[in-house]
Amino acid sequence: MGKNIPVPAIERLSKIYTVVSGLKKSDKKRISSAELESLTGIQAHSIRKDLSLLSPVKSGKEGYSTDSLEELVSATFGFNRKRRICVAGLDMLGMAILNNPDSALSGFEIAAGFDNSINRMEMITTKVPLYHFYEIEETVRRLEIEFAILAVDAEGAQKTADRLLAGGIRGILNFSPVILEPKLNLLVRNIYLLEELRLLSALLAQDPVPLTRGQTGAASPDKGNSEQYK
Amino acid sequence: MGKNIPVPAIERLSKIYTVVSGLKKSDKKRISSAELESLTGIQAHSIRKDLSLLSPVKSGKEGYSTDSLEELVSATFGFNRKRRICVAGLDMLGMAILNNPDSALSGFEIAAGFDNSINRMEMITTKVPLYHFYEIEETVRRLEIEFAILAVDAEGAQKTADRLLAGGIRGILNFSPVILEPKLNLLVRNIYLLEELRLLSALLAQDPVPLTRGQTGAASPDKGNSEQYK
DNA sequence: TCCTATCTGTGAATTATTTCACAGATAGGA
DNA sequence: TCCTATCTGTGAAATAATTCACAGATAGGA
Ligand SMILES: NC(=O)c1ccc[n+]([C@@H]2O[C@H](COP(=O)([O-])OP(=O)(O)OC[C@H]3O[C@@H](n4cnc5c(N)ncnc54)[C@H](O)[C@@H]3O)[C@@H](O)[C@H]2O)c1
Ligand SMILES: NC(=O)c1ccc[n+]([C@@H]2O[C@H](COP(=O)([O-])OP(=O)(O)OC[C@H]3O[C@@H](n4cnc5c(N)ncnc54)[C@H](O)[C@@H]3O)[C@@H](O)[C@H]2O)c1
Repeated sequence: MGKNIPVPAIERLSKIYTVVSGLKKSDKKRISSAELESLTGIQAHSIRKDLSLLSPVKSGKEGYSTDSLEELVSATFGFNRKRRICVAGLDMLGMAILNNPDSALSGFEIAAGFDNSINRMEMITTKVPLYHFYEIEETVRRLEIEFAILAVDAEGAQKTADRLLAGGIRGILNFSPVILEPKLNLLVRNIYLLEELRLLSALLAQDPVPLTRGQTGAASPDKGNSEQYK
Repeated sequence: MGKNIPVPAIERLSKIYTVVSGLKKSDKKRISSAELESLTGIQAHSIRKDLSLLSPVKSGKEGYSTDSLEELVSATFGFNRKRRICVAGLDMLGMAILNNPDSALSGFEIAAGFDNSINRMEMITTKVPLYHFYEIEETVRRLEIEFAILAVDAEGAQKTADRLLAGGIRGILNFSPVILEPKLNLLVRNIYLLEELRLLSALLAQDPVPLTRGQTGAASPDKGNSEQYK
């Protein structure tokens, strides 16, 4: 179980999990690697290989059991346990995320929102409890919040990340256009809108356009070489 | 020039470009691969290797010239040409993006917004011209819009993508939680919030937590095997 | 001008990931 | 029960990406 699964495989397996758990609502009891390929775009080859890195799923002539497949990935990666998250920065982007219907984040619970503008917070109506920037550390610790969605402006990003980490946060989804200092014990995935657009440009400039290759997950595990952790 | 650069290298080079062009405002004229490493988290090794895939930059004992480095990447990937983009779906997320200051998207111009709710559009004040869903195809073609940011709800995602493509769009940044059908001549990068959170969970479940490895870019080039393009 | 310290550029070696191909397992029918 | 068609599971092979290590280039000082 604790075997080391390559990051690209983790990304694919998460996507497979998403698709399979979406499928479960329908009556589908079994699914083959070929069907999964057409739903996810991941090659059947890779799907079987990836699953073989986990403990065995219940399979047979008619493919995998959707139940046991979901259960297996879920257990391996801890998707069954509900995790508390928070949103830092409550301007338009942060509010859009805060107002997401719960169902859109199934498995996660938005337990707090943070901003440094009292005015702004007073104008907001939401059922998520809101706190000031100064209360980040204490609140994250008290509510045992594990992940943060960072949607503050560029100037505030690093110091907000520092506070979150001081409170014991384990991972950050960083929407701000800032490269956060790498820290030991902190996972960062960056969602850089401008970078994504540039990437589209760059891929378009390739010849041939590389449609046929590539990962499956999403943003970027933050790179860091062991020397520079602070 | 038209040599084929691996996708992970493209992702790194785009990030390097972002950092270097941010730097240029300051007086820095030259930068070494080691300095770039500490700014980007990408190892100096890789930076030099990646740059060696492009035509030569002006370098010397004191590292790369920031000007020629920026110029080189920019020319290779077409970052110098301004591209028109659009936003489809103007609820909270779409509006957050529409209201982004221009500077935040330098190199891109938001030339249109689309929604299928007339009511919603009448309430919006913005300098970006807005159009109805029905006008997508014609407008994309007329304004020569190259990329779209897709922020419609799940039900509308595929049909909106189809309209955009019919208008000749080249790439989509997909924020909706839907796996779009792969199409030839269409680049898709997905930004799946829930997936990202799951990935954080999954990475945390690894032992050791894989901080030291990983790409640099951001979201996911959509996988597709050549058979299934429609 | 020559020497030296610094930093790049890049083949070669290493490591990681994907793809292949086929043996084995299963379900369903004869 | 046995046979067959289907689909998984997984080592081995192929491919891709990263890291290494060092030759060569440059700037600045003696
Ligand atoms: N809000 C978030 O935090 C968040 C984060 C990540 C992703 N997303 C996804 O982004 C999308 C947008 O989310 P949202 O929070 O802005 O709210 P939403 O999903 O309610 O917004 C949908 C908007 O798209 C419009 N729309 C629907 N069908 C359309 C069509 N065919 N053509 C044009 N417009 C159409 C609707 O009128 C509405 O304005 C959703 O798919 C959501 O799942 C949201
Ligand atoms: N709007 C977009 O389309 C978009 C897309 C991708 C990324 N981003 C990035 O996401 C971030 C949020 O963007 P936005 O459009 O919501 O507007 P914004 O950048 O104006 O919002 C910043 C919010 O963070 C708050 N803030 C600032 N410093 C803080 C601190 N130290 N602690 C807590 N809160 C703090 C501010 O009060 C404000 O509410 C920005 O970094 C932006 O670049 C925006």
